[in-house]
Amino acid sequence: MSTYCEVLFPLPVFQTFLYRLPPELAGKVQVGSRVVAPLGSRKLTGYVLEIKELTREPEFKVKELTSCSPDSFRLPEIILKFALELSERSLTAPGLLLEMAEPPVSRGKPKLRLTITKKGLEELVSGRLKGRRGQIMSLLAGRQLSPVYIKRKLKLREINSYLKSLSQEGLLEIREKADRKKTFRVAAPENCRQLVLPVRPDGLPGLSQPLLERLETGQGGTYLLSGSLGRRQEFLKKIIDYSARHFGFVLFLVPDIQRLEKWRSLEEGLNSRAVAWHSQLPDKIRDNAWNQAVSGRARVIFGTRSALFLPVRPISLVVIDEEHDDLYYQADGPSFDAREAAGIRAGLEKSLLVFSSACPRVSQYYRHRQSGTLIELGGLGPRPRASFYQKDIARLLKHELREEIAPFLEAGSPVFFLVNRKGYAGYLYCPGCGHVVRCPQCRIALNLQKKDGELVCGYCGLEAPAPAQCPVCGRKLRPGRIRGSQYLKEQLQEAFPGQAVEVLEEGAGEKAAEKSVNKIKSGKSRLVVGTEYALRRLPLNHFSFLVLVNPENELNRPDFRAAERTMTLVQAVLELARNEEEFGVAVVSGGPPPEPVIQAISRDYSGFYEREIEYRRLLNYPPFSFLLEVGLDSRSLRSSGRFSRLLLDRLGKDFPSLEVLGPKVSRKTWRREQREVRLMVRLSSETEVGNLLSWLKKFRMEKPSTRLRVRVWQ
DNA sequence: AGCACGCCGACT
DNA sequence: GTCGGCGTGCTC
Repeated sequence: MSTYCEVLFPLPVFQTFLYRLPPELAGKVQVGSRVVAPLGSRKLTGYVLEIKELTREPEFKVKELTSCSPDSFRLPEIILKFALELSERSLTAPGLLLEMAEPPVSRGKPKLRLTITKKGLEELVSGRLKGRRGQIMSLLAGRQLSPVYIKRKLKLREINSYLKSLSQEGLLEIREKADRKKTFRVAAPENCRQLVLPVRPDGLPGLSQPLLERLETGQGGTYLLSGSLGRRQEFLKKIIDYSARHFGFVLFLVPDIQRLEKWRSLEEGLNSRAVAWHSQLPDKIRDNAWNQAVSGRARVIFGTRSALFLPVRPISLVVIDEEHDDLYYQADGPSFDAREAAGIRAGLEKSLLVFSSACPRVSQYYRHRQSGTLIELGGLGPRPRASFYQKDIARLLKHELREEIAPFLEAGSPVFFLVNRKGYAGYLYCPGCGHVVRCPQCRIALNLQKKDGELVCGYCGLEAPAPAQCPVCGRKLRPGRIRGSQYLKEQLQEAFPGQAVEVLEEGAGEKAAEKSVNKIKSGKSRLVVGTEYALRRLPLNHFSFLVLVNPENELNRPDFRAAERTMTLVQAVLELARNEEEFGVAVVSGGPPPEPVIQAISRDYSGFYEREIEYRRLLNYPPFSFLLEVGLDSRSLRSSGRFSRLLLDRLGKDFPSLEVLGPKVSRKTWRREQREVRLMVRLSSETEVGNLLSWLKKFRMEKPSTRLRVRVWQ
């Protein structure tokens, strides 16, 4: 009889690996310990999930654990549970999720440096090294390089096999770049619950009494807070202070790093100490934040989704601000919905979970209204003066709109234009026969880039020079009607000569964006054109006049949330307006202005909600059903296709009455050149969702080379 | 993920 | 004939 442990590695697999625990590690290794173990030909760091005695050696050969992390770092069991539960829900490998819980000192892989040896140099000069091996060695002649550099330079898919053989032959030396030693705290004390009789904050609405009770008794529970940013800030400040002082840590989540800015004033106004936590903190600040939080000196953590993995305990309150924001779901990396993850962590901790938004998701609003856990704070801000136009933007800028905007510019007030299309014009078309230049692969119209006259496919990224003549009838092609950001910029420069026009959209690069934002903040540029991306970067309460250019485009998307997305988009634009004074909004649309736009402008959330919930009910969309989105990709598109056929086949057998939409091949939203096979399934209950998820997990475990991405709409 | 292994075309 | 690029399967 000997002792074994199950170890979870940061690999995209769902299994654990069994190791024998050598006697010298017996006292040191516990559940949650960071350990090093041999796997294949490598040595990997993982976490111990379970320690057990076995009377009989298993059928497969079992290796021994190599070592235990010298700092004896351990993850609390609740974090292990959290990662495992989240993995069940998101079908993301639990080891990859656990990697997000790594303490700062162990983050990242060791940096490697390559040096050519004397022997290697001789071989290189002799000309016996050919092909990739030769290319690698000549790059290394006379300097030290990192493997990543060479990989990029030579555009290799894989470099380690070359390096391995070269170093085995003694032609190359691989050294680890030394990392400086850091100190950090490893154990989280649970010293937050105070015995002093807590005194409730005053000035909270009567509706919040049950919420306070649940907080005080540690029962947990979920609430939805709706209302203006100001009212929410005021409410949350009191709750956070109360909670952090008496009941434990507070996690305050925002959808992306930019949003933290918005809450800085609250952070500073708190009586409890707060720290920021996200994946892009500089090393020093990260170390400090970790120490502050884990020691309990800072009890409030403002952060992005990675903060959900901090090993602080107990957590009394989790706040999800801007809960409607789609950025809470990240398909990139270990994919999961941070709102769902927060639900799991809060459930395990029995902490209070508060969703907060000026414009909540329809499903969320519906559920909380039903269960009486909706707290409406109101105060939805001033209604702007709105003008609606059904004309071409270019013509409007010569007349009506020009006259509306000019006084603001003269007074030095900035004006914002929302467009939801990058580039110059949507497409190229033939005025004679109506032919539209489309992508040969995706069959959608190609996007015309003005600056180099190139056509780009917004779906697959294909680039092609713009043809001058129509391939069908030979006439000269013309740019199509949909107006993009660059087109608008030109029109604005024509309409307001001498005014600087700033375009803020994705893809310009971080430095360029920052430069633009600074010019806008300082008041140098007063005409701003931006896409949805701009809304995350622009200063709030800054603009006096807002123009929505063709907001109906958003509504025409093939998505059951199109109206909700339109509503939140317009809502986000309104937040850019200066609150204290009367401001103006102009809506430019092709047809009559879309209803969700009008409702957003008139701050009529409930009107919007009533309509939308009826539509969802009629068409059996969430919250009346569950939609499960499954993304499938493999090492090649061909094998993805094969797997998707197999998946559909088996789904049909095991769930004969399942309603499946798709599959279709679509581009990944985060990497345009990559694609995945995607399908949607409609389900009627939480149980069905659970069943299908575990079925999918079994499928995935049988086919380890497939990757499944799952998203639940509810 | 990352590594080994095995298959297939290109080039000494 | 063998080198190396690429697809597939496995790791306690």
